[in-house]
Amino acid sequence: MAKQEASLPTKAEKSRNLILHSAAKLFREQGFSATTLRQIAAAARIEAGSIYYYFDSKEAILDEILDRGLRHVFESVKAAVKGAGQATYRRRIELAIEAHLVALLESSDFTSANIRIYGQLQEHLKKPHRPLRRAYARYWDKLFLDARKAGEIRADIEIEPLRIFVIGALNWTVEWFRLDSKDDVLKLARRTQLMVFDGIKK
Amino acid sequence: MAKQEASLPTKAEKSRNLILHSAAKLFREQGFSATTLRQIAAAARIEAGSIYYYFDSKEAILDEILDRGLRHVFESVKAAVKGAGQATYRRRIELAIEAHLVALLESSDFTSANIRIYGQLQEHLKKPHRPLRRAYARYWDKLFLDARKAGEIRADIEIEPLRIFVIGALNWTVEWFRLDSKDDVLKLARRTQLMVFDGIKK
Amino acid sequence: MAKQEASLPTKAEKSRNLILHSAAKLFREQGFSATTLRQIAAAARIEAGSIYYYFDSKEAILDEILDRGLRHVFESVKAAVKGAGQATYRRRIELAIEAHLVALLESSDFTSANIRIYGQLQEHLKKPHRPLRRAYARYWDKLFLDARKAGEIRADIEIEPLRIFVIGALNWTVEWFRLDSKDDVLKLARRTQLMVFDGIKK
Amino acid sequence: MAKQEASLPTKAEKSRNLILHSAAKLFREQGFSATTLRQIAAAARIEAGSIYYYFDSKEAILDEILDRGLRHVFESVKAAVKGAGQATYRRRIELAIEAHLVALLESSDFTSANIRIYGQLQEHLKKPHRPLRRAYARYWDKLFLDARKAGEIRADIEIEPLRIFVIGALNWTVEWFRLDSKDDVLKLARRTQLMVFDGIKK
DNA sequence: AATGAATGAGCGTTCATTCAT
DNA sequence: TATGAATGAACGCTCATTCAT
Repeated sequence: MAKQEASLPTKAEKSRNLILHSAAKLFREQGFSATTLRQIAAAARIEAGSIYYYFDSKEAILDEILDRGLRHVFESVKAAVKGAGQATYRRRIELAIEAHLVALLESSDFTSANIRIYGQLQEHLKKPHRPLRRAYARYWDKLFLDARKAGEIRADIEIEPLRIFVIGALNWTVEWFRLDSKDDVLKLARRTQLMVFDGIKK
Repeated sequence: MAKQEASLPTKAEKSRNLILHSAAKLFREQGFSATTLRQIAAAARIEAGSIYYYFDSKEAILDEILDRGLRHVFESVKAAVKGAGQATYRRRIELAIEAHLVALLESSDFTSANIRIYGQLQEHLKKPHRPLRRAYARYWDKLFLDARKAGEIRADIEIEPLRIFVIGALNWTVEWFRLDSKDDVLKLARRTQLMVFDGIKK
Repeated sequence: MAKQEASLPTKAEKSRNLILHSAAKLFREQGFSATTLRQIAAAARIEAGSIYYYFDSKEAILDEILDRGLRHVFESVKAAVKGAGQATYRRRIELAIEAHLVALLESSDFTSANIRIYGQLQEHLKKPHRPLRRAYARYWDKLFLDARKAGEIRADIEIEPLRIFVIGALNWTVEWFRLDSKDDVLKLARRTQLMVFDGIKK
Repeated sequence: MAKQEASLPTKAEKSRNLILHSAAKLFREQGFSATTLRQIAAAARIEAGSIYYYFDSKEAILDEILDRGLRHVFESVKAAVKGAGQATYRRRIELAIEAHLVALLESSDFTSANIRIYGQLQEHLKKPHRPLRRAYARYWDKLFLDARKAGEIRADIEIEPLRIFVIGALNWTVEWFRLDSKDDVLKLARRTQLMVFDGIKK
């Protein structure tokens, strides 16, 4: 069976992952250019030179983090929506919101690092990740579009600004949210779903 | 007349301001630590060493930018709300949203730089600006609190998460918005006001 | 045997020492602030950046040089006096003079750098070395005091000015003396002992 | 009369002198290269740029300080010796010692700056002052030589090391002496004369 | 007679990167 | 698999110097 083919992580794989996680955490906290390879190495309890055994450059680490981060939210959201089956579109979008927030605030730092630092990177660092970013945006757009067709969301605002509004509100949480328990994130998700759909008015 | 008494900016004041504006733009685009003094100097068409005639350090430039940026939104928002007189609270908050967005996306880069880079700065760089940040947050909280007391906004979500949701949605625009005309910002503001108050549902 | 247990200096130790010796020579010749790290690096045949693999800062290099320099004279003088056993005090002081001069003018540049540059350093650079300097001064004072108690040196001049006179005459040699052979230093020592004890009068 | 021909110092002359005195003090305390023109300017209560109205360069200031400093001791010593008339050579040398010490420790900082920093200057800065330095050395040598011919000082030590010993002991005082009153310098001079001639032995 | 504004070379230092071991 | 030693380009910053006013 498939399961049996996934071998246990070797020591090398563990080191590689440790470097990635350490780097993601530091990138998220300090940004890409303020983080030094020596800080990453220290966090991963190796020497700076050793990083080059696993990665070609600092940018290669970034690349992998950005990729994993985005892939992770994307897959979480897709899985959540898929799990909703034929629920209402509102329900599906609510689940997408929850999944996006959970990916952003729980799991590893890959996603939050991505959200936080992407905007300030140099062109050539962003470029390879644009296709996936666009695909993720289009995925949400489709969700909203279907909901609108079904008459579940307002038609007087175009899809794009609508999506930006929603995702923006979600992403900004990364600037202030400090993880305490799973409940917190779910509670946050619940409140956010409410505000997104019904607004703040009474 | 009063106007005539405001002296013209001296050459030195112009240079100082040019440095600040150049720096704010670069900080906003690239972040603080990725921006070099030589880049700032080039943008201000002077030599890197000359910056030190006006500022003690790179951090001193940052300090002034952060301060001016936040002060600018804060004053804009206060003025807008004050100008609303005894309007409904919804109207007052709508004006605050518009003022915040205009300050963020138009005028100089001071505000947008502030919003964008603050989160990743080292503790000692954030510290001096915390009091003003808190005051701004409390200002919004008061707005929301009054609106709730007047029965204009929902009571099932606490004020703080509510404020974070709204300001988050506003601030995130800085990540993608590219200025074209004043109309754009005002249009954006109008849509945002709608979604914030009434939500995205039909 | 013990000798065999002293491990050979590693490559790193050699580099470190080479940097220290190069720096000491340059500090002695040009002073601390006139000496650049690039000069030190060139003298040690490495790149300027490499110095930071071994030292935290230019001041850290200075610290170690000052410390080694003073420690070296102090130990030389103590050893010389100890070696004199129960000789007369005049003899002991004569040996101390010789040891001080030899340490200053032969061996490495650590001692001479110390003597030459200490006076012009900023307070915070002098501070850590003051205790040892005081201890060295007190060591000489004791020597003179004992000699006076034994009736071997004049009692009409206080100990401190007396010590300053003697050490001053010794230290000043560093301003003009150029090493040729061991004989020179010993000859110089002999003459100095004579002048110190008997004066220049016939 | 001659007196009337010496006009009062103009404002410019005063400024020039103030710069020189400020610089000499700082050079003496910190060394030449550690002293900045801005420090000198601040001490003279002018702007750094203004120094160039009076001097061509930092080196030009140094040059004048070195020259004035040495000239000052030299003339003081000559005057003192001349004033002794046909006294014994011991007396003449004693007066020279006193004059040298007074010039070094009282009056301005020109002489002490000279003594303290000369040794660490670059070749091209020392060069112009070498002739006068040599002349001063020869003046002392003549004093000692005459004294020896008259049988007043020992013949078993050559003149040069003897002069270096004496001048060294005098010059070193600049490293530790802090001026309080004229008495102090004269008291110091008297003790030094004693030690130089009769030595420290009982 | 003096300054305010600016320069540019060079400083101490950092850091991603290399490579022999 | 990992490191210790070293590099070199570039960083933030300083400073003697210039020059129009």
